Amino acid sequence: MLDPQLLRDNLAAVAQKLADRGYQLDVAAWQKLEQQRKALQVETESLQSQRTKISKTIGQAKAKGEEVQPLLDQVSEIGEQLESSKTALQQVFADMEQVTLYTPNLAQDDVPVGQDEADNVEIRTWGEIPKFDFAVKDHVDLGAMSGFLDAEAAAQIAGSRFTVLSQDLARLQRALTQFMLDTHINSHGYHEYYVPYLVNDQAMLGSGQLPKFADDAFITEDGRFLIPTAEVPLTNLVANSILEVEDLPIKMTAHTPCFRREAGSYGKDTKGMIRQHQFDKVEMVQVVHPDQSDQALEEMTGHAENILKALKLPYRVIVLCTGDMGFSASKTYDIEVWVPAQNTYREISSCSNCMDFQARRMQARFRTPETKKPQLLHTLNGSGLAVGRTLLAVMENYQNADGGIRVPEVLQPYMGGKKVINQVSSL
RNA sequence: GGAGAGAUGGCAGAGCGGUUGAAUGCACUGGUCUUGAAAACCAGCGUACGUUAAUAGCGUACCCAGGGUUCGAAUCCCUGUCUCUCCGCCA
Repeated sequence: MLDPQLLRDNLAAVAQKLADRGYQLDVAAWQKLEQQRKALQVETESLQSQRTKISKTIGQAKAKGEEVQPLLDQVSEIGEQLESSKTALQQVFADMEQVTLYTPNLAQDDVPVGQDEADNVEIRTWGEIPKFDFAVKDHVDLGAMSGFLDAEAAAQIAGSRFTVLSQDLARLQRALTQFMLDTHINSHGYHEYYVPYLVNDQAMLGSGQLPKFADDAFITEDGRFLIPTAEVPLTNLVANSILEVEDLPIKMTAHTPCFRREAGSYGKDTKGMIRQHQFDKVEMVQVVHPDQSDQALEEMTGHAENILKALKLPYRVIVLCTGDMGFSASKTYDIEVWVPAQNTYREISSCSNCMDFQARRMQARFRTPETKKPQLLHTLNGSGLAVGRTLLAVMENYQNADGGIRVPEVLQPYMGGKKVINQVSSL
């Protein structure tokens, strides 16, 4: 949610920034609502003030045993006016809320202006793109050779966009997860969390998934949502709270499955593990002092990169242009890993600074030592990393000519010392 | 799932439907006293919104949430959420 004060004072500038990211704010309609709000609020509050005053004199008059009927007549007239004024005001507030809840965050000034992913800007690359002296296979074929990755079995029990992993590949995915968590805990200063995989609508609203993107999430019969990312439960841990400045920064990590409808992505990435309804992710969330969020974004992006560096997977970092950023983000770095079979980089992490956008929705604040007043925090989130996509990147980048997959050195301790996953099926 | 109890300011804890934004204690902040500290005493101490040049005044709202009754609700009624206790079930 944007700062209402900003909308009031700098409407034209806000509308321009929103237009940069492809969102058209109806300026005239908003101005009209704002005018109505002002008139109705002043009227309502003054009527309320009058009513309270008279009601108090009624109490006093009664106590003295005086006649109160004239006062009752007077107040009932005010009551009627108040009722209609109040109703009208509530409607205006509701209309305004509809606008603000559906309006995305403003991009930071250094975010490149652009329409879509074609306008994203590469910041840096890391690692050598591997050269193979044989025809590379994609992870689906590699998985099929071993029998440890089975899309058909998954389709039978769940449908498309699900995967069944078994034996060494299931273990390799677990190894990746453990390695990521351990790195964030031991080297990057995060605390590990275990969180609910189902959340209520309030949490989804707080982090910005609702109301606009309700179709992207799975909803349960009792009105809860399967988390599309651990960002939702983790970030909402600070909802409706006033923290002390000593508590900052808060750095949280959690491994959870993520559930996404992938509505509107028909025909995209239908093969393999790139785009699934269910995938595992290790998430990083930071809650920081507003002065620190820019720096925190750089650090958090580095934390995600460190995982790829340790796995020796080539990647590049891009900054998303205004048109390609997510709803709640003010600036986003995507990390893309090299996928040999596609001969391109694919997104494996997305790190965003949401500034006070989520904090305002969640009422997440801290007490400033200077003024002792509550002030909105800044929130950031980043994947560190998407486990399923990391698994397929390892499979493809570490493949041998015979279909075997070398286990990255840092994962070997998590694999019982195993160095190669062979294609021998024993299912 | 069944039965009961509860939800008030940072914490604890009062509160007959009427000058209650809310007693009292603790904590916290400032001051007096003191060589210093403690103690004691004095004062202050919620949040949001509106109005405004204003972080000054003034106004409004907020005692879990949402409705309702009333001239007037922290106080009465309804619904929901959550917590606790007991029973049942259970990884």
